[in-house]
Amino acid sequence: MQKIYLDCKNCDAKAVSFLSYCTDEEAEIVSAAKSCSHYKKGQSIFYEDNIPLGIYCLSKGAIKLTRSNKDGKEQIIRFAREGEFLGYRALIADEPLVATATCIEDTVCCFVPKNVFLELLEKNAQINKHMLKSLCHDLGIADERIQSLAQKSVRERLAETLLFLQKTFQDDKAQDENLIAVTLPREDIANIVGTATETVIRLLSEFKSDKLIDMEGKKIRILNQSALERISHASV
Amino acid sequence: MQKIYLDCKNCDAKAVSFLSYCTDEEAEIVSAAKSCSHYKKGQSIFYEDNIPLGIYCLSKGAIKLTRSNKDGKEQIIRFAREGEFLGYRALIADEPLVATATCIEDTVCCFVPKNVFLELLEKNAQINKHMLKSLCHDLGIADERIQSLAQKSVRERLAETLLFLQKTFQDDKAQDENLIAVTLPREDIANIVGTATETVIRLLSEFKSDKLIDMEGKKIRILNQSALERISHASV
DNA sequence: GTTTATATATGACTTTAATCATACGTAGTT
DNA sequence: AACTACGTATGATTAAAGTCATATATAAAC
Repeated sequence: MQKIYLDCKNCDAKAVSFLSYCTDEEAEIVSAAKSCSHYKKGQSIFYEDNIPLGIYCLSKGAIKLTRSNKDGKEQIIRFAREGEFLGYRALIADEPLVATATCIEDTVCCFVPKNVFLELLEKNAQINKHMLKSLCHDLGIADERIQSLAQKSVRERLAETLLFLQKTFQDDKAQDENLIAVTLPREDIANIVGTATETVIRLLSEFKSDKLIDMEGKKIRILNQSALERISHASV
Repeated sequence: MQKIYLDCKNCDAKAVSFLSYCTDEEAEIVSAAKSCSHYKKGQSIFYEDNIPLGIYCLSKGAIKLTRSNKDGKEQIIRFAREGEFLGYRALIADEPLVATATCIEDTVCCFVPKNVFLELLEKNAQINKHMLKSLCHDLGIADERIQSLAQKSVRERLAETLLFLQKTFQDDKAQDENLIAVTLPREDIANIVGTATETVIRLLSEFKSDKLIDMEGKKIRILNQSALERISHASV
């Protein structure tokens, strides 16, 4: 974890984050207060059950948010990419963190202390509004996820997950939008779907035999999107 | 669904809702704009996929929020009781409703039109703050729910659900805090847990044989709370 | 009170997915 | 190249939970 310098006003992540609602002065304040770090793939930015000390802004890379059970098996709750913020849920709710943030790629991430963020939230109505809306959206997503886990089969959820990963990690630069741009080990895919690693491997083999997907090295290519959508929505 | 009159300033639900952050004038405005209705057990207040026209305040009763799959099997996403609000998530996110609200008891519920609520949210910083915090809390709950559905067994989730129902429908007046104050059909319990009705019936029989619970008419009594907690947290 | 419908209960059976075991492939190390 | 570690793959077996069938209890309707 190596400290680097980044300027919020010129940060690439600004365009998609709440920083876009900041005045120049506000961005300056955040910039001065923040500290920026480089994390390697596999390193964690924060851990569940800890008290949040501030929020984290991903200026580059991608992370998974996970919760672990007693055997150490983890469940992936959601992902965050460039421009997204972490830790604000716990901070605003005034509760401990409910998830661990671990980098799935090399990541550059800025830490903004609690008081700076909360003051910004209080002073800037636009940011407040943006946060409120974004939280409402996320809660809707979580509700859909609850239904999916409760009512869909593993096969349906795996199809859903593949389509989700394709969409979420859509690479603007990439010419090939059918190739899932992120490389996750089978175990991580299992921890999204909520199943065993072997089951994922088996079902992916099936999907490949059925010409729904193809495996190219570590990457997965979607060959028949509409068929996957049909599987994903068979029951819900 | 019978129309009745209620005054927000003197409403019992005020103490626990965002109305407690209202000035008297604001409460007056809400009171004048709202329309209040009486719903019988089983009736629905709104339906998923519809566009929200305002928010709903439960001044009496209880509702379940559900999402249905293609076979009509419903998943209970959450409950709301006196003083709680419904529909604001979709309203703020500017999205269709993701769940259906159905009364599980006779209910009195007020409708507050969209513009009145949104204006209040904009004008009153305290209400805004309260909503923001409440949403963050709910999102944390949803995350825990996702892990539970993904990693716990049905048996573990049923134990968890019984404890949840006991806590959620804790009746202040009731002398007996071990009796689950709400009466839900086995099918509804199954739709919380995310399993089949028969499985719930079977497991409840087991719990009864094991002296963890007792069935008194339609109500369930918790006999051994710590044992249920142990079951509920066996893996997570 | 009798009929009808609905909820609860239990048994038999099937399906789905987890677990355990083992083999192979790939990448990094010495 | 041989060793090690880890991820992927596949088979065999077990366990968990779903489905189907049927019986009984409870509540609602006539």
